[in-house]
Amino acid sequence: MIDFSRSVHEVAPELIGATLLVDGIGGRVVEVEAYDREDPASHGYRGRTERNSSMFGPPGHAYVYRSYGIHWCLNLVCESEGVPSAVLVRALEPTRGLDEMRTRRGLDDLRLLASGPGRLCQALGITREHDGLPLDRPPFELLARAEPVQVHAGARVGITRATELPWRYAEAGSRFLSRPLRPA
DNA sequence: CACAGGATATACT
DNA sequence: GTATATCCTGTGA
Repeated sequence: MIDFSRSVHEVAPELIGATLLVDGIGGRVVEVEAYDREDPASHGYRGRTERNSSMFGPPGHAYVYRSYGIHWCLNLVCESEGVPSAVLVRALEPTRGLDEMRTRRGLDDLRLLASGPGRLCQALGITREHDGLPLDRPPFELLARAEPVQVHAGARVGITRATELPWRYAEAGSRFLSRPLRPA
């Protein structure tokens, strides 16, 4: 099991290659982004609100929020020395429950099943129901990677502030990334 | 490539 | 109260 009681900057690169399942459906994590407490692009930057309250809860839990009024996005909560932070899970390489994911997404193309935070949540059936749930108990299942992977860092996607921070981590050469990795 | 879709939060008047 | 921005995706040019 991955220890979330550490700095998000230690945890985030470690998640690349880990296996994330919800009700047995999911795959290998190939892309994440780190958001820490001092980060203007983080929901936690301006303090606790109703929406982001699970970000301020215990580490090792999920923080699910609604993005652009339409999509769900899944974050994994970290905490080190009382400072909350989170890892946004941006893309999976589907390995388990492919047919279920295809049905939920309404398409066949493996590359489009979970290559993006909103797509990933739709494929895994993640909604507000999962906000605040622990990651080490059903329906969640999170397995640390068994084999080494090459992790690259780059600029984060879809933000306007603090874009120079290289806090996006991705598996080198994966074809399941939501977008190509760009240097910060 | 442009842009609609439309919840939630914050910053203004 | 109104305005603006957002950790995005599908569709149609």
